[in-house]
Amino acid sequence: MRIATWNVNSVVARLPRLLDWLGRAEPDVLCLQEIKTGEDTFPSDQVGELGYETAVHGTGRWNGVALLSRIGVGDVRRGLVDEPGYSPDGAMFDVTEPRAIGATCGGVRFWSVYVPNGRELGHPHYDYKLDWLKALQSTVAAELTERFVLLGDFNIAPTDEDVWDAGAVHGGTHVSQPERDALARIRELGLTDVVPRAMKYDTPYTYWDYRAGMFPKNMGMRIDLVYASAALSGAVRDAYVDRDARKGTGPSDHAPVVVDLDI
DNA sequence: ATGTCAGACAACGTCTGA
Repeated sequence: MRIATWNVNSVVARLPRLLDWLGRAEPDVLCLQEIKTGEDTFPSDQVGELGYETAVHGTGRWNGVALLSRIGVGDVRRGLVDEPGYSPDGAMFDVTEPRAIGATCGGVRFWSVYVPNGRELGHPHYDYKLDWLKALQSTVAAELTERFVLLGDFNIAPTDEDVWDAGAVHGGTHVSQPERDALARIRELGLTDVVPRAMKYDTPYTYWDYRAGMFPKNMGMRIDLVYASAALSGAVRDAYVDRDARKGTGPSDHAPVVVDLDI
């Protein structure tokens, strides 16, 4: 089974590249983040022509997650257990955002997640990020099965090895200890970080900012992660970052992570 | 020097978020 995760930064803007990539990489299941559109406007027909069923959790302009599967989609669940919401500046109520979707495909339980960015240390969005990670932990604890995988854009670099310069990360998020501790607590439930091999530079980064030539200079981060149960991590045959998908005209700022499993 | 994107709104530029 070939599984993958990719923050596409708008599935509509990325559709030609997504279709091209599906045709070349041929994943059985692809988890998407930042689809930036709703279920009604998701290009289900176009990916359907390539044999993929879809499960979508999106509300429009921001965020949004989905799963594409050519081995079936069942038991779809949108949102986390006790998922916190976020209050934008001046808003009186928290709004729950579409950042997590679970589904069972080919006997494996998948969760595609887009962890809040956090913006900067001390910002309300940072507290939201930590609260959201607690809800993710609760959800994993409730859902964990023998064949389970949590994958997506975590907006956290697990170690300093996963960042070109931990001191240069804007706002200090993505590398702070509370975020890394929250991630460790999720791993401690029984998940393993499937670290992909790099295609270049020996640094399996998955994200490079669009600005300032960060990609050609390889100033990136490994923030798109695959957390697999023991049964699945023991079945990993290969794992890599498809760095080529970040090249050329009109890429996402993230590259896909692909994992091949002997199941 | 946050140097680039994407989407929404009401344009034909400006804002927000990443």
